[in-house]
Amino acid sequence: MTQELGPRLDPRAIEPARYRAWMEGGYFHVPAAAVLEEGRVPYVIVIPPPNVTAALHMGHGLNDTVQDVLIRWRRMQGRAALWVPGTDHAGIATQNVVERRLAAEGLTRDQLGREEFLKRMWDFVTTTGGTILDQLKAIGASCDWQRTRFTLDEDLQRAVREVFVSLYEKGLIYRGKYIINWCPRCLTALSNEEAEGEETAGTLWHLRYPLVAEASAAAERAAKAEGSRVGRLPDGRWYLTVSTTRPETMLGDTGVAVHPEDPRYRGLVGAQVELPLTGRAIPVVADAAVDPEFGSGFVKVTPAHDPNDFEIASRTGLVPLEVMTADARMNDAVPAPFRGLDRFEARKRVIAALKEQGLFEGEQPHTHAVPHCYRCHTVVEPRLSLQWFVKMKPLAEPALRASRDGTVTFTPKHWQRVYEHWMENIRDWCISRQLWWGHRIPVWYCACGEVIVPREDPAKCPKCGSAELIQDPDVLDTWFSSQLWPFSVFGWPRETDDLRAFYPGHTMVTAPEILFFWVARMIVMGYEFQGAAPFTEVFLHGTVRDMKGRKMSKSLGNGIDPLEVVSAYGADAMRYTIVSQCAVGTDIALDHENVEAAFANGRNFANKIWNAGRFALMSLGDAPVRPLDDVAADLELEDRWILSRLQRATAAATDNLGRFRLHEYAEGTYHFFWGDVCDWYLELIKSRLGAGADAASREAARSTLVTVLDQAMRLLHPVIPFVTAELWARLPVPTGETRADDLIVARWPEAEARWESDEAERDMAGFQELIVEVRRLRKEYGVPEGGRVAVHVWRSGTADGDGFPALVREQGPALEQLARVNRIETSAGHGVGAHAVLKSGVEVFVPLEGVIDLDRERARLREEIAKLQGMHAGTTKKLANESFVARAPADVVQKERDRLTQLEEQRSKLQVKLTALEGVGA
RNA sequence: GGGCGCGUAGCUCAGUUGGUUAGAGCGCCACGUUGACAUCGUGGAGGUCAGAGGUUCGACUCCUCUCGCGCCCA
Repeated sequence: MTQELGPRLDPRAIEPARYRAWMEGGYFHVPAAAVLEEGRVPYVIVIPPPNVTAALHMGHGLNDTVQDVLIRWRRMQGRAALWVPGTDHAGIATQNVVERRLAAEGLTRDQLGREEFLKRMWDFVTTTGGTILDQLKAIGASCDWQRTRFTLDEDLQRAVREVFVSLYEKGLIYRGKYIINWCPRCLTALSNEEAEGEETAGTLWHLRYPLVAEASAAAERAAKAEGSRVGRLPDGRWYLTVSTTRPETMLGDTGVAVHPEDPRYRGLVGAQVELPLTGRAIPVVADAAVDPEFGSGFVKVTPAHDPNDFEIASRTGLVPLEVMTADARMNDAVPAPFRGLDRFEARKRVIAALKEQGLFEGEQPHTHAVPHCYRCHTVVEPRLSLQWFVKMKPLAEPALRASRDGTVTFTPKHWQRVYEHWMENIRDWCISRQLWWGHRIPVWYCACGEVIVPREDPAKCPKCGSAELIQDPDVLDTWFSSQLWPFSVFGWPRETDDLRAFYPGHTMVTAPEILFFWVARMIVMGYEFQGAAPFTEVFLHGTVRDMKGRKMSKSLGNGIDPLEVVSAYGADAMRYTIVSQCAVGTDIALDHENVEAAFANGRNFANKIWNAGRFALMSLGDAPVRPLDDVAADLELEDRWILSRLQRATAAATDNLGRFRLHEYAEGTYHFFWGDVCDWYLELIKSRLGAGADAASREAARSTLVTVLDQAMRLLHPVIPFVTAELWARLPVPTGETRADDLIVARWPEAEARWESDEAERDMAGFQELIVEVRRLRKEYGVPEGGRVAVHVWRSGTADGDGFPALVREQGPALEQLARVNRIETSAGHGVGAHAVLKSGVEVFVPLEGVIDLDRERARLREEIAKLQGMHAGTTKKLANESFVARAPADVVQKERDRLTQLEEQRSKLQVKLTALEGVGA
């Protein structure tokens, strides 16, 4: 059976089959009864749903691998571990894709009509959508596929309807005409979160607005004030100066504002200004929101095209004037020469026209944040528009409290403050979108003026009985449905068993970018509709970047396709590589130009596991293996050592996983397996596994090996699921023991104190140091790899006697094998050779007559002594410091004292060796 | 403007509450095919922990400032 295992791991030969077996075994599925009837403790993660039409990229690779690690770990711990998969409909993004396809056919959505267009949308989504979920299977994601959800599923539509109606009934959803973020390309409103500010090198233009003749006296007085920006034009008219980054909006100005306390301009309040180019006169108003320090202290007010100006206007009674169309062209409210111009073209023309009229004062470079549409990157235009909003302030209160009182925690911790800041300054949320793809707003309007917001579609107006009802044409923000995901996936608003079993969930794993879009709102809605947060731990991982620190993206062409990585190196390799870089709060850098190198670490490790397993299986053979307890009396040093190391590795892995320290979990298990198990333990027991070895010793080694591999496979399984499961399935079961059908449901190990041994670890450390020292001396003098040397190991001048040399005699065969030694003497060695002293004071001598270069050996010893002397001096100085001895903790002081003794012994013994050599002729 | 974070080996990054001879992976150098693994083994080189002050018996770790870089919110 073991002959089938090749010397190289071939992931394609094992991964798909293993995944299929897991699916068929039903290991991913968790019924509500597991919790409600069997009483198992649930552990629930809902996937942050990717866009239904998305293709898997490295960001998903990271996000979903992390979730799978956590789910697999909790499943092994015996929890009813449920990971709910699914997709969202991604309103703007998906509609954009389909519209582009229509455009290729020369069609627009308006030409098709709403019904036909939606049919096309569904065709597209059902044929191409959801492939990302199949791609997740390739990376080993153990989602409960029977629970796959889509935000437009009927159940989820019901949840959206219930939430909308309920919030409306509570007065928390309202319709109003306000300034919103508008994308002139997508032709829809956006929420504040969807309008992403981007630092832009723009220009600040200074414009002169003439004052009417009646205001001359006030203007003259204002002009004399300290720091005034009122002046006189060559034609005798007085003017004031305003500054703006968007000159084209001046065509929609309906006022100029100053601070009410501004001593320069107080006298001008109420005066009329001749708005250039328009022939309109607008008033100077006073508003406290004006910053007198900024620019001239005069602010042009364009209420219909700027949120701050809208606020000023609503306080001062200025009337908004819309001057742009939905696609950001100047409308008919502006003078003829500007009509129909795109906003950026209009900007140029306005500046030119003002220059012509001598009303242009100047310009300066000005860097400021310009909002862009998060989907198409068009510059967002603030627009006065009738939209639906959610009143967030009252809803946010429990969500804020949950963070403050620690009910919901954030990892890394600093996101807690970001979250709280957002909650404290929360603003109303614009939820209507001028799209067709999504949850249609459940509001009907009747000619009689009645507004109907029902739970079931209405047939006629409840007020006047008319059947001529018109449904609001808009749809809801996609995030409006996504925020319900943690309970809508379980059938709410129906009171289902799933909901009782699996809400609230536990961990939300996502990227910080959508903390507000999503995570925060889910917590808000969890409290509002379930009375509890949807999860208690928020783990925010980093972003996948290339070697230049750029985010991976399709447009930059710097992405890595996770599926290509999987097919070339295996899912195990990809997962390990990612997780081992997943330190808390750090981004992940992968080289897209050298994918092989980027994933070499994971690939090599998976292969290492494979080969270690292969060797173990071959060595163990088919003979029965005795339980560890049966061979306890026969355990040798390395057995006791590796068992002790295993306990520590187990405790560390559990601890690190629980604290989302995935990088340390991955590296810790890696070093345990590759370092302790492969480099040392397997090498140490090779001779004991052979036919010629003592039977008791062999059985002890066999039992230990099986135990260690069994548990190591368990510890590694969450991050490297495939190769571990494959080997584990073939591992012998000790006589009389039983085990799970598959590693995926094998019990997560717990550290057992009875196998921990400080003594074994200390002895092994000394023995390892000896082996490394001998190897180093061999290398130093170029002893060929195959050449054997003799070695003297002894200890003199201390009371401990010959404890260590005795250990060396016991471990003779191992020392001979690992350091290529053919003769071990536990007496002092003299003469021509290489010398060393271990930390413990044990002396080592390798006779190398004829090979050794005595000058080199003396130089080496002097160097070594100098190094020890340096450390010795440092420690001496520390201990000579009275403050240190008096104030440092006793154990720290004692440690330094011990260290001093040890350094002194090492140093003096080396000195003796050097002195002896100095007497020998070169 | 407000808030947050980063700068540690050639590269990418760890370093938990201040006490290690500062670590890993990749890369580099040398030797090596001893029947698990060359996707490997053995040994090695490589860091004044951005800079300057300060707190402390003791600072990569805490505080202040400077320089360089990034993110979020206005």
